[in-house]
Amino acid sequence: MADVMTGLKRTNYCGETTAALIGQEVVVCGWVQKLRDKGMLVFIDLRDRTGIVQLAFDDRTAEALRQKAQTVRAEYVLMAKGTVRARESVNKDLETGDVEVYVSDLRILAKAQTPPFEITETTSVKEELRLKYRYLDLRRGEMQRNLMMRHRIVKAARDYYDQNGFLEIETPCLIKSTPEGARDYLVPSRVQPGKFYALPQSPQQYKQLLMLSGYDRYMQIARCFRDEDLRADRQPEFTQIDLEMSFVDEEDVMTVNEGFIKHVFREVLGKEIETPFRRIKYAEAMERFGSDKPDTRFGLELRDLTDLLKGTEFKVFRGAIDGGGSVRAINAKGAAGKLSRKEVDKLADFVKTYRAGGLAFTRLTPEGESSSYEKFLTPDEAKAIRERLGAETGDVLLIVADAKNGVVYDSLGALRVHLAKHLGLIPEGSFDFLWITEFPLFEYDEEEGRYAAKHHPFTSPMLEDLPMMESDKEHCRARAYDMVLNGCEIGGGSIRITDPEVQETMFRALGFTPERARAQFGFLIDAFGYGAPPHGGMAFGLDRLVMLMLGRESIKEVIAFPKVQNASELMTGCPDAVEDKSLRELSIKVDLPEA
RNA sequence: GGCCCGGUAGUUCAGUUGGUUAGAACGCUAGCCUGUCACGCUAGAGGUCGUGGGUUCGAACCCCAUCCGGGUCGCCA
Repeated sequence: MADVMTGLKRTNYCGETTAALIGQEVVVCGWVQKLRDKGMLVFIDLRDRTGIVQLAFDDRTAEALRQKAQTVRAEYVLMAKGTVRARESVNKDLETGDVEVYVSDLRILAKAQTPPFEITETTSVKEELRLKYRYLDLRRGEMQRNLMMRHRIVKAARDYYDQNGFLEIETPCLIKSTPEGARDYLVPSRVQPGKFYALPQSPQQYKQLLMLSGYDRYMQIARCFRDEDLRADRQPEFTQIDLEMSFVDEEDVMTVNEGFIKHVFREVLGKEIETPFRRIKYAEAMERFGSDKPDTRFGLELRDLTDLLKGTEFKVFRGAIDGGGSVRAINAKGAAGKLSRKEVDKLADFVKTYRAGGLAFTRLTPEGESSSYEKFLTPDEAKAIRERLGAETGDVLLIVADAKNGVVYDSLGALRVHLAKHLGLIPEGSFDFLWITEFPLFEYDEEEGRYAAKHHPFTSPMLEDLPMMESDKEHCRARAYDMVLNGCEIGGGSIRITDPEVQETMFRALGFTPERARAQFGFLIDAFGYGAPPHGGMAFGLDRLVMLMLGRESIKEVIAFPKVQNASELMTGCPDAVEDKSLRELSIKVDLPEA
């Protein structure tokens, strides 16, 4: 039978038990981090979310009490009353290392089994095991600090937007399914058999309606759901800092949100962030970095070689150019020493994962030159390429050619980041923000064989591109913007369509019949007929922002109970089968394909 | 759906021509220890080598299948 707390009340957190309290009687609570039993001397490190304090027992401690102290084990839950006193020998590695609590009353509130892994500050335990016993993993100081930091970031967001006139308004989680975009999670209705809600991919339509309703500035810490495959920076349920503003243009939205970043970095990390952020147009970002979320902390920019090779007879380049694509290159400056022939072959395998056919290279080592393609070019062509790339001894030239520009951009864009990591070009601890603007309004969907909205169907086209909405979808640009930090998209948004005619054109351009548009978005179309203020907004990926602010590489490290790659949660084992009774109530019959 | 990587003691790992009884560190258990704090000392327990099948005189090791986890491409309005 465990002890009870009767007669004792916690007076201080462990980590707050410092020299200022010497001579005072305190009551502390927490988990046993470590027992050091020296016989006549017993020390217990007691841990709570604020830190660790040492409990001490010695030869003047009542024998029964000292013996009780000797029975504790790791992770027992204790409550201890005692006097704070200076230590005989100081532990400089501990915040509370110059004091200890000399215990007069010890309560063992709960015993604990030996945990499957040690509860240590940092850990090398497999993620699988950590997640199965997440409640133990979350005891570690590292995880506790991550989640406490997340709390402070959310609080800073609420404070900042509140100070700037935003209202936090909740929107529903059971909503109408939308066919565009990511797969929805569906929720069956019991009272309406055969009908389903969807969980929101974002509060998009509701927040726009709030603008119509005159709330002017809205924000929400919103849980969002997307039934797509996971990544290190993607979970099926995640949190957005979502906001929308009325009577604004792009500049207004960007300025307010640069202000938020400035605020949150100052409040939480004590770091000053320079604003305004650099703005790079989408087309320029693709051209220079091969990515719409470029990491601009290092160089290795792409160069277009297509114009130099107009007349080439080299089949690989010829085919790319004739197919409407391009030939582009990165000069890995001075990297010849770090990129052996073998390494370059590995890079070729790397770009193949991005559907590139291969990687043409020239290595210019001090010992000699080797090239996979120059022998197929005229001397003039080879020379022109070297000049364009500013090639010098020590460089490695890496070239991708493909009939699809998307393949060239994707593979070189990824190669650029890969190289920078490999060559150690990325400065640690720097935060490099920028905006990407003027995104394409449409994106060609190969599978569906049609153009789809790159952002969403309520994104406004740029004014000067309005006439191109149906005639030149490829080049029609949107009033959309993404905020990028260190090569990671941390937020994005747009100015929305408020003109019903433009919205109609948009649906038509996306291949919606008027009937289908009405069936799907009728409420929205109707709403916009009743006086819609110009509005726009954006949403931050909170998990990603917290991850980057903490310098972590997976959002699982900043989410209390994350899911794993197959979208299950290892601790509870969900998703799981349900009882037939539940299915019957929902009029659902599960028909699994034969295994 | 594709590709790459991993699964050996509670944990992290080592384990090569396939060969005796599968090791180390930490943790755990018991005992000792009056200033420890990565405590120390002594003794000890602990293994379906992810699972199933195959090859072989013999498999942690080779082959096939499968499960679990990580990364990634596709996918992510």
